[in-house]
Amino acid sequence: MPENQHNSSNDNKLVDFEKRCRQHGLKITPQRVAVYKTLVGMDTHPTAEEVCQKVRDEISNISLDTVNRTLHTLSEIGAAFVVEGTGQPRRFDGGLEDHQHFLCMKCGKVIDFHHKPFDNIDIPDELKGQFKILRKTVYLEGLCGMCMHIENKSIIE
Amino acid sequence: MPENQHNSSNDNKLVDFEKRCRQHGLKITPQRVAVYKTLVGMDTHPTAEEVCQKVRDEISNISLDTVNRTLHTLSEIGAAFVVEGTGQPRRFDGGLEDHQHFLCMKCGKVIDFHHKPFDNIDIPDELKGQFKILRKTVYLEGLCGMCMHIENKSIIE
DNA sequence: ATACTATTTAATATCTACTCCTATTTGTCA
DNA sequence: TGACAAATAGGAGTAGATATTAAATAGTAT
Ligand SMILES: [Mn+2]
Ligand SMILES: [Mn+2]
Ligand SMILES: [Zn+2]
Ligand SMILES: [Zn+2]
Repeated sequence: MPENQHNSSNDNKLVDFEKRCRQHGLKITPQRVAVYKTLVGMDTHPTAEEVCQKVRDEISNISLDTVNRTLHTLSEIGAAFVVEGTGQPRRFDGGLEDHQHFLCMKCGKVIDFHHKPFDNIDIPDELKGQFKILRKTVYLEGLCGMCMHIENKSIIE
Repeated sequence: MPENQHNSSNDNKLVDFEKRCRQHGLKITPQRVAVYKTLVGMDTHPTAEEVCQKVRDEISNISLDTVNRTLHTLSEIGAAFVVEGTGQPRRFDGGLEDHQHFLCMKCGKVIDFHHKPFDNIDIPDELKGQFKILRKTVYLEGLCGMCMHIENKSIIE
C-alpha cells in the first residue's frame, strides 16, 4: 500500500515468513520464498498466472502448478490472502432492496442480511476525488451456522 | 430478502420490469421475462447455470447462453445485480496491513486504499450469534481515474 | 553423511464458466 | 401485414483452476 519499503523491513518480512513456514511444518524452498517475495513486491493484486510470469525472472523454470499451489499455501498460513469475493463463478441477485451479504467460506453460500448503518457508509472526500464510486459494499465472510456446527462436531469426535 | 411476496406484488414487479425494458429499448421476450421471474423467485444468489436449470421448467430449450446474456442485461438495466466481487479469476494480495480495496468495473484493476474508520466496522450482535465472522470488508466499486478520463473523452468527441 | 519425505517439474486431463459464432426466429413498429 | 433489427439456439471455442501422474530433486532431522 505505501511505497515499497525496502531493506530491513523486507528482510524482516522474509524472516517472519520463514518462521511462519516452520510453524506450519512447511519446508523453506527457493520456490516458496520466491513466490512470496514476488507477491509482496507487487501491488497489483495479481492472478497466479501473473505471479508466475514475474517469478520466472528469478527461477526461470518454475511451473505454474507450483506457483498456484504455493499461493494457496500462502493464504492458508496467513502470509497472503485472496482478494475478497474473487475466484468464484459469477452470482446474481434479484433483490434490489438495501441489504448486505455474508459469504460462507466453507460451503460458499451467500446469505442476505440487513444492517441499516451499513447502507450509507461515509466515503472520504479524498477517495471521491480519485474515483467515481458506483457501489459501496460492506461484505462479511466466515462460517455460516450449518458449517460452524459441522466444524464443532468434527473437533469433538 | 423477506419471505417471498406473491400475487399483486409480483405482478407489479413484472409490469415494472417490462416498463424498464421498454425504457432501454429492449424487446419483451418470453425468455427475458422467464429469466427475470426465476431470478427474483430465488433467494440463493444463483449462478447462471442454476438459473438456467430452473428456467427450463418453463422454457425447456432455453440456452445457457441466453440465460447468461439475459442475466447480464438485467444487471445493466438495474433489474438485478451481480454479487460483489464474484466472477473474476482469483487474485492474491501479499499486503497484510489493514487496508481496503477499490475495484474498477471497467479495467478490472484492484486498487488499495486505507480509510481507518473502515478497519473496524461494528457488527451487530445478532449477526455475531448467527455466524462466525472471519473477515469484514468494505469494498468499493466504480471507475478508476484512468477509466474516468477515457469515458469523459469519448463523451466529448 | 544419510535417510526420509516433502516438494517440484512437466505433461496430460478434466471441469466449469463463460464467450463467440452463425443461421434462424421473433418482437416491434410503420 | 410486412420489414427490419434484435434476440435466440445450438454448437464450438477459450480461459482459468484443479487434479493426476511419475520421476527427479532437495530440505530436514538424526
Ligand atoms: Mn442478496
Ligand atoms: Mn490490497
Ligand atoms: Zn456454510
Ligand atoms: Zn479502470
